[in-house]
Amino acid sequence: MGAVRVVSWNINSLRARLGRAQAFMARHDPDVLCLQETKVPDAEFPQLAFPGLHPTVHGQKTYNGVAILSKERPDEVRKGIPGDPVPEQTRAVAARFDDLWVLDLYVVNGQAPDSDKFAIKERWLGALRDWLTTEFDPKDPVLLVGDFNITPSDADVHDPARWAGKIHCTPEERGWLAELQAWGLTDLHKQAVPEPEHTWWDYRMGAFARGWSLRIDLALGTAPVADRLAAVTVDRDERKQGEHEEKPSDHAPLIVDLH
DNA sequence: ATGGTTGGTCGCCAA
Repeated sequence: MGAVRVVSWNINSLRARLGRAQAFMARHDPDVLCLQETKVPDAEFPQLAFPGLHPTVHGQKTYNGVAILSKERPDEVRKGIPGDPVPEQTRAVAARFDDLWVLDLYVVNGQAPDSDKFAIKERWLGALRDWLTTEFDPKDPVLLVGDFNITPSDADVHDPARWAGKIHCTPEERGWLAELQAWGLTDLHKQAVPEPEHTWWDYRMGAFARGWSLRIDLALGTAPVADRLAAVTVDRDERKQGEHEEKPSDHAPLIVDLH
């Protein structure tokens, strides 16, 4: 397989942002578009809006939902992860293109460190790690992209003091991510640039204009993927109000280019 | 920066 562009974008409702998604495709022409928080059941997926693209969807009403839109038809597909503590939540879909596995993930948010959802976040990431360990090999090309809802380090937080101990920024979450990476995954954005751009801005308090940002959307790759890495960029314009259309998602797309 | 914006739906529900 030659050069591949894979994009990860938490779109926060595909139906609310169909026009943006189409404009994004025209602008960036990704080979593989991984969406999170599509919030649409599979039977209602608007595949007619993406002519010529193959939809690999795993969605539900109202919450969650992931989808992979690809120029090539996948050779193999997986929906959900084994041992998922919340299997009713559609948070993972994977597709293999030749020898490259692309895992599109919407990690449990976790809400707050003292909430039940925080414990579920740990268990969900544990199930993901077990899945990698049992069904994949770090010697093969495996690319994980998505909304991880974890900042890998304080460099990924606009104001580390203000976020200390808060959801997305706790030592526990960073430890779970490190355990995942210990299987054999490189943070491709960090490999590509010394100071990776952030990807998420809260809708509230004018956070985008004030630069209150986090890097929680990640691309992690095994060594064969890291060896093929050409570039990782963030389409920050996509987060701007009125830059393309009104009503941006609160996440900007992460663009991963492989040789 | 500890309030309040957004989407889908009518759950104050999740983010």
